[in-house]
Amino acid sequence: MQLSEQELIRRKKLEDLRTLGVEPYPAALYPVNHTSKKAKNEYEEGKQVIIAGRLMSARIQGKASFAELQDSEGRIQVYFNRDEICPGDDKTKYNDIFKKLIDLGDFIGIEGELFTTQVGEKTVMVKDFTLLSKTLRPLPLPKTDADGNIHDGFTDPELRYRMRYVDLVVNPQVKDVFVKRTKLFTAMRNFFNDKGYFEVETPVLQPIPGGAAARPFITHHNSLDIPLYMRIANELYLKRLIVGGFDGVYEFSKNFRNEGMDRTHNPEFTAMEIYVAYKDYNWMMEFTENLLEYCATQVNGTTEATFGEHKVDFKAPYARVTMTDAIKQFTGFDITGKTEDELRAAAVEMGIEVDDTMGKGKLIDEMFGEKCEGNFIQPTFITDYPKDMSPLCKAHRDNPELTERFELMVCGKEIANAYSELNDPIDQRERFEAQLALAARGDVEATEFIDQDFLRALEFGMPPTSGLGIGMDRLIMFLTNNQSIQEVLFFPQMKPEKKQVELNDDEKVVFEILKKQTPIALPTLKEAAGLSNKKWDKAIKGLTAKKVAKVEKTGDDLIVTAL
RNA sequence: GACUCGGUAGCUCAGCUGGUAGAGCACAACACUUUUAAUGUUGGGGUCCUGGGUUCGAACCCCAGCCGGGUCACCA
Repeated sequence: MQLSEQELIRRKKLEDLRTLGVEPYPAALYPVNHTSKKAKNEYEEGKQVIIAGRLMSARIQGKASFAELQDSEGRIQVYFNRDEICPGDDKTKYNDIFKKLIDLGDFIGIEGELFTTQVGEKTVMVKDFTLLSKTLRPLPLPKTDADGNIHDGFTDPELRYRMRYVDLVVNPQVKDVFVKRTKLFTAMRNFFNDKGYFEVETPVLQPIPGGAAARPFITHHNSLDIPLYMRIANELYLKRLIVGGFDGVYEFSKNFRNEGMDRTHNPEFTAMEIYVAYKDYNWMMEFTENLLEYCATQVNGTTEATFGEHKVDFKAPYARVTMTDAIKQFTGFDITGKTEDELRAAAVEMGIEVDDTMGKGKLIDEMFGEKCEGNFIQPTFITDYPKDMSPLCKAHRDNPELTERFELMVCGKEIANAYSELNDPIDQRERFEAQLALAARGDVEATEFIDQDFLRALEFGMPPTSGLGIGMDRLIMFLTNNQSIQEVLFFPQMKPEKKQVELNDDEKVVFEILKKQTPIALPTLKEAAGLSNKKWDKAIKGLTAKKVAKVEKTGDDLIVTAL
């Protein structure tokens, strides 16, 4: 491994510390009794405190130094005075250990007493300090000046996401986002638990991926020798639990979808789904607006939130607009009672791309998505979706073409989706079959599996139920004013970092040829390389061992492929 | 997937018309006992993303690739 100059220096300091009898990674606990925040909030002149954290800045002025210690709750200034730390003749601990061998980023423990400096900063006068863990890599060190400007920020998104641990250390505002994320989950959980609803867990590995239309990840179970799918939704399992007699069940569900990645889509994401028996979607709308008002207040202390250029207010109640009215409002077209052909013609007139795989529901959905969706900035319930795009939703009590469904739109984006759940098992079977027909017609979004066990469960009877799903990542984006999902996930999915592989000279020769033409027949490659038999054999075996090339037998031919 | 912008020191970035690779922070050395983006002096540090090509000469121009950002498409 190639080490930078600074890394070599820090490794050398490890040795020097051990020579002086200082263990850089001590085993014993350190008896911390204050955090930086507690020391400042419960400040008393002369109070003895024991704190620990990373040393994040140092202003050395000869025999005295000011430094900043950062712990989980922030930073506090610490004052190192040579004669306080080294009351006797031996000044090694200050002169050598502190000034030379401790680096920015190191974890140290400090015993000292509180005082206030001449410039009014609450500070810990260090009486003794202990190295708790040495850091071998230099941290990026953003600095904030008197005007609040950040210099030398650690801002490159790639580095920040790949090394989130560093991001969290040096960018306090990043930590705040994740604190809020956890507050949101806690708030939602409390809201549900207070009402007596029951948090459950359902399978992530599913034999049939149901409850949504999305491409799943496929895996394989060895001893059962069957394919299993990572869940794309947990809806069908939660409804089975309503069949089983729970009045209300919810789950924070990590879902996995094998689709494109961008700033609003990560392959794994978190949804919250809740199902409540004996309710309908009207009840659920009221429940949802109360829930979000509560959550926004718990997270931000206010119902108002800023998202980009928009100010939104999560205070209940929210506007309710039917999909028909929304389309009428923004396009002037009334979808009521129209045939598929009439809808298609209207869509074309609106400048929407259509094709023959689109059914009525899809056409209406496109009209809404293209012309209406973006206009709903304040939280708005869009209700009564077309039947053939909602296969798990009960038909509307007043209009059999529609369903009792709503989505909650905020800043033109969907953050929640809810139904009066379909509990007629015969209707449900027909809807699944209609989806199969759509899939056969070429609609890649239509569900192509029928979950027979779910239908069997419904045949045992499910009470009237309303269900709600909330995209937790989207919601926290709104509550923390982040435009990108990567900012609200600790570890967003990234392409793996390419590891540098060391090749010897013969291997390089072969690999260069292989890169220009891959795959290539093995004899051709061997001839082109011009190596002796022995060298050739070593080189090609070296390349396959380092997993930069592979050799495959196709019939009688050996084929070499660069990886 | 398309378009577009970027990849230079540990971090943030500059680098002119193709002509010996730069700054600030960080690091090392010295000075400095109430500073706070501490300060002053001195010094070290580079696979200019990778591989080809053009050229007397490439961080810079051309081609291919890798990684990332943004926009769009896709994604109930």
